[in-house]
Amino acid sequence: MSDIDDFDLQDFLPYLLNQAAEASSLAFHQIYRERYGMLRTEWRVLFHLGRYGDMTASDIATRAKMHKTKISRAVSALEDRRFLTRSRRAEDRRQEMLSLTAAGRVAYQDLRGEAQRYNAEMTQALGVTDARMLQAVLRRLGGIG
Amino acid sequence: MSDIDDFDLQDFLPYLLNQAAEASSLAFHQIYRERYGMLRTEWRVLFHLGRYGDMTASDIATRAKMHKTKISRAVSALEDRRFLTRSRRAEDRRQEMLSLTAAGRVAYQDLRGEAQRYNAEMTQALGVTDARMLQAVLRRLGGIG
DNA sequence: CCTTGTTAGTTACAAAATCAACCATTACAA
DNA sequence: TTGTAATGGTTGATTTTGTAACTAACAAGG
Repeated sequence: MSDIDDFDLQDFLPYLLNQAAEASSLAFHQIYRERYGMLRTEWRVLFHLGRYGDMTASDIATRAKMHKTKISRAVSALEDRRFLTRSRRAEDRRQEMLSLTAAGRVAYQDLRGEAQRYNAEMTQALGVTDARMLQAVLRRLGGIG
Repeated sequence: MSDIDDFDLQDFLPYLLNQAAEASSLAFHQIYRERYGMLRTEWRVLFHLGRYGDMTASDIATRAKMHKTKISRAVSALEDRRFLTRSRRAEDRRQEMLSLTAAGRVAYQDLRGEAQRYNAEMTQALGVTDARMLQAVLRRLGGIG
């Protein structure tokens, strides 16, 4: 190679983001997996319903930018474990409204608490200033803010 | 729910990291996929060999923190497409040294260029200061730096 | 030499994600 | 009112990943 090759993987933002995402998800992943046998998609659906109230599968798809087949399967799994129920909407019988059961709400509260705790630890480890900055930048990147 | 529920998904760092990682990988993913039919693991193996020179599969595993089965499959795929060759090492006949072919080096140069360009765009979009800060924080999180 | 343990890499099987095709229902225009 | 398209959601086939068990080669102690 004739040119100076100074571009490193550690400079490549998508790579860094993926590594950090993977590393940071790992420990929390263990929690909802071992405690409730949940997959990430299932945890996300649970969180959306717990945090933002009853909604349809496509509402979740829009909010979480998850593909509808993932949601469909996550909803089935959560229903099988009695964490949520569905009911067809009278206004439009294609849609079904999803609601957490009592057990689902308990799981949500529990996991939300763990998430908060986990987040607080990460924030502490990074330092509050850096953590806030990171959040702000990530929101921009994810097209969230 | 009796308590004030003010913890949002958009505050949860692992979630933000995943969203940002996914969003930022997407466009680049299209490039190596459509141009060379590569998967992410294959692109990473290619990059390591192109950037750091010949090495064995387990060298890559250590550097990239990828599981050895992923690498095994990526190496086979790259070999099938004639992007690399293997040769058993005389010193230790369990190991095989991986080297890019001419075609592999061409693909590497091409994709590295795209990666640099892509990274520059992201950096510009974020603003140089924020981008540098982001890099630094992500390296800490990924346990890289 | 033989056993026992370790490392490099592959393979087989299960779990999960992706993609396309598919119903049922609604919307809407001819 | 009927034909066509669009939407909400599910299912099945294919691809990709993850997990374990496996082979081959080396290492070291007896």
